[in-house]
Amino acid sequence: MQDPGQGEAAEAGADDRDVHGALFSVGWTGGPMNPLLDQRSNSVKMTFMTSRRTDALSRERIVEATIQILDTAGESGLTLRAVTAHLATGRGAIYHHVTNKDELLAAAADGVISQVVAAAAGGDDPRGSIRALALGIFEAIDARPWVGVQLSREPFQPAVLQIWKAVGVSLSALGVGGTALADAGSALVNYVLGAAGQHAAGARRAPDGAARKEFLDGLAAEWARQDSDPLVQESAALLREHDDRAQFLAGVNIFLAGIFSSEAIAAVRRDASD
Amino acid sequence: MQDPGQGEAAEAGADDRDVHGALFSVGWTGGPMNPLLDQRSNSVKMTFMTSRRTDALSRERIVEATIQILDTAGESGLTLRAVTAHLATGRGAIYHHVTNKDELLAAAADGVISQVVAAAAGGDDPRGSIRALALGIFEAIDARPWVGVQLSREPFQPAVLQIWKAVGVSLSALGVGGTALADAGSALVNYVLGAAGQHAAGARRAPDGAARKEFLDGLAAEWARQDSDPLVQESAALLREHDDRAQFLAGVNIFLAGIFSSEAIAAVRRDASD
DNA sequence: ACCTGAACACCGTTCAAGT
DNA sequence: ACCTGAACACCGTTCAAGT
Repeated sequence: MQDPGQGEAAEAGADDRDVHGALFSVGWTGGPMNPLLDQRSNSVKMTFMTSRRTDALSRERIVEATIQILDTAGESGLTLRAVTAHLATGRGAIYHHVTNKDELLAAAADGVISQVVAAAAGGDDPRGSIRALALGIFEAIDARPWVGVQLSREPFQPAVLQIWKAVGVSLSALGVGGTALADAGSALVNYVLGAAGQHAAGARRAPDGAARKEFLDGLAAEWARQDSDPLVQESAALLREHDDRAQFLAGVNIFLAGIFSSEAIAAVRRDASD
Repeated sequence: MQDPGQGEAAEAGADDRDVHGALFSVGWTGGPMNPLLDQRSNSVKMTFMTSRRTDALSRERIVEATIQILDTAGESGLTLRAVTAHLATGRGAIYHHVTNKDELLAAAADGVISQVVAAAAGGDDPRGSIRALALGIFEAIDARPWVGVQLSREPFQPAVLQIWKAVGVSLSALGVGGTALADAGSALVNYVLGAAGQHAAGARRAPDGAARKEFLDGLAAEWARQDSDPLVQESAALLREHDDRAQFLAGVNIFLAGIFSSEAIAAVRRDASD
């Protein structure tokens, strides 16, 4: 796959400079769950604002550039060379602000997830909050497949911790606590992250509606051809017309029902005995 | 991280030759769900067995070597150079049997999952089969973290299709069909794959019990330090002593309860009205 | 302190040349 | 047909040298 315009020579021009911050729309919240971003906070202190380049290199600018590159060129397009070209700086400069490429990816995913979590927070309906969070994550991944890949790769990265906490708050508000909360939270988070990874790979392979339709048709045909089992035949037919988003939300509902099933049954028993 | 003995020069000796097939214990089943392995099946036809090297290169031997390397050196240790050194052959030879490295990884994961699926199949208790399958996958990933990473990366690889089918058969035996089956199957498979990816990353980072304990303690302490929210404090305490396997199985049970919760409630209603 | 860019130690994949 | 191994076009990361 050739990728004209991504070469280093093509990026060496200075025309990328004035674009940053205009195209980039992710607002960095930085809260306490975001340890990768809340350093430097007191670096303004007593320093005179001697006229340095207004666009001096910083962790934020590097992460912004990373997200831009991931959005336009995909995960395979994210190279340290692309980042330095985008920022018109030298190779090693990045390593003064970030320890390695993995941290760059984790910080980029955290920036996206911060927004999703913030948007889904609040409200007086914890179940609704959980559904909103899950759907927000799904849609973020649909728009940026690289986020899904990154989320499903590393359990203790900031973005995943944010998701854990948001889920924990909602479940806690629903009266779940202790080990039950850990079990329920783990079930929901693992489901969401699993769907994230799988959907991301699908979205990357067949991004738009037409290509996706064609891809699913081809896959369904191959399934049907490979295995005459009626179950496989039926699954192939379902695959062709299934809606990823609806299926994802159905899964969230299954887990919510499972978490509260014993309660629901107890409630019915109570009603019946009255 | 230095890795003595993995260099090309060190591997150039022929002493790897007679080992293959003795150390390697994964039995290839090859069934119809395994399209990557069931070619060549009629290549024996009329050919005279002219005395070639008894260990001639083949797709199977390449995949065996791949699994051995992944098991001993991890995912980062799997390089085409390591594979060719292991097989004492030239770089390009691999490409006569396999199209690229991704296919190699997919085939290796499929080999491992084939065994797990076969071991969990059968029996007259579909719920038990689902639990056995899920636990088998968990344990395979615990022993070989690279399998978890690979499973959560690509939705339509042979190993994942095998899991889908096994789950579909069990759910179908439980009377779930149509869209409900697709929704339930997707929920369960995504949960298992999500847990797979997360657990794999954890297992890779802290493989044995002692390192794991230390890692979790450190992480819990960091959580507790970063956020004074009582919920986070409690989660940190739970994290320190949580059992990954028990939590994983609790998730499977939540899922099963979720699928049958409406049925269970209906049953209680029926009982109550009798 | 921050930045530069050449250099290092790797990769996956290809392909002319061999048998 | 199958295999070889040099060559190609990349990587992430380091580090002496600059400002």
